[in-house]
Amino acid sequence: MTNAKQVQLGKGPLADGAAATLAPMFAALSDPTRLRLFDLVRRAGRDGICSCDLTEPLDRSQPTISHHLKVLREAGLVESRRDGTWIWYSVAPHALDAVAHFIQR
Amino acid sequence: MTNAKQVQLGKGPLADGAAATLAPMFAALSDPTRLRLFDLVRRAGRDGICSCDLTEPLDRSQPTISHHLKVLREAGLVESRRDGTWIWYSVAPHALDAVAHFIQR
DNA sequence: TAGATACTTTGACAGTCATCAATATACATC
DNA sequence: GATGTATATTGATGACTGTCAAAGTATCTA
Repeated sequence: MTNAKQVQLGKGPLADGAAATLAPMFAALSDPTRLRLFDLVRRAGRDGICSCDLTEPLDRSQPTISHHLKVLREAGLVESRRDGTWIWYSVAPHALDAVAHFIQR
Repeated sequence: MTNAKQVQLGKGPLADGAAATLAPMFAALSDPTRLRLFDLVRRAGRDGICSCDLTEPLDRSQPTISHHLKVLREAGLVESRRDGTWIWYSVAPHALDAVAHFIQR
């Protein structure tokens, strides 16, 4: 399941709805810690990376990392999959498509 | 003059400094009103658009638009140039380069 | 210099956010 | 079931944000 939303980027001015969908994606990347977090997940490729390996390099408490991962997940940027006690995070397919499209439009 | 900062995107994990520079750019685009504002400015092309033509389509007070334009300017995304009583806004050259680079990295 | 127009700044307010400690939940192993 | 480890949630706190009305600044014109 993905939270990614369809964004209609036509030729006219950015519509209210499209802006309302795009803005949270930018917001998800608007915090330095979360940006580095997303980068770490993305670097991990298809397999993803265990949440347990994300706390230390970012120098934040475990609840804070958990919170940021939730924000990224709800923005549709990352996915999670449980493996026993661990949870693996990976980049959601087409995660940044809408953002990239807006930027290059 | 431009507030755009140099962002070093090497092969390693996103550095602290790069994240600190990128995040405000994403933050500048993280509000729906500001996103539409930026879009309107971008559509205006080289000539730019008068601030006075931005208040009405966004349905916000004039001080609010002024505030958002300041945020976009300080993020290095738009530039302003005075022409008598009017002020014209246009997209800063290479405004989104760092963001685009990050997204496609 | 007086008035008008375009824009910015200030001050206030309600809402959101990043962060952590403490607590809770989920899973594995014994 | 009890214990240990991994992750999530809760609650609190200080900081920041979007918004507007009111007041201030800048520029033009008469």
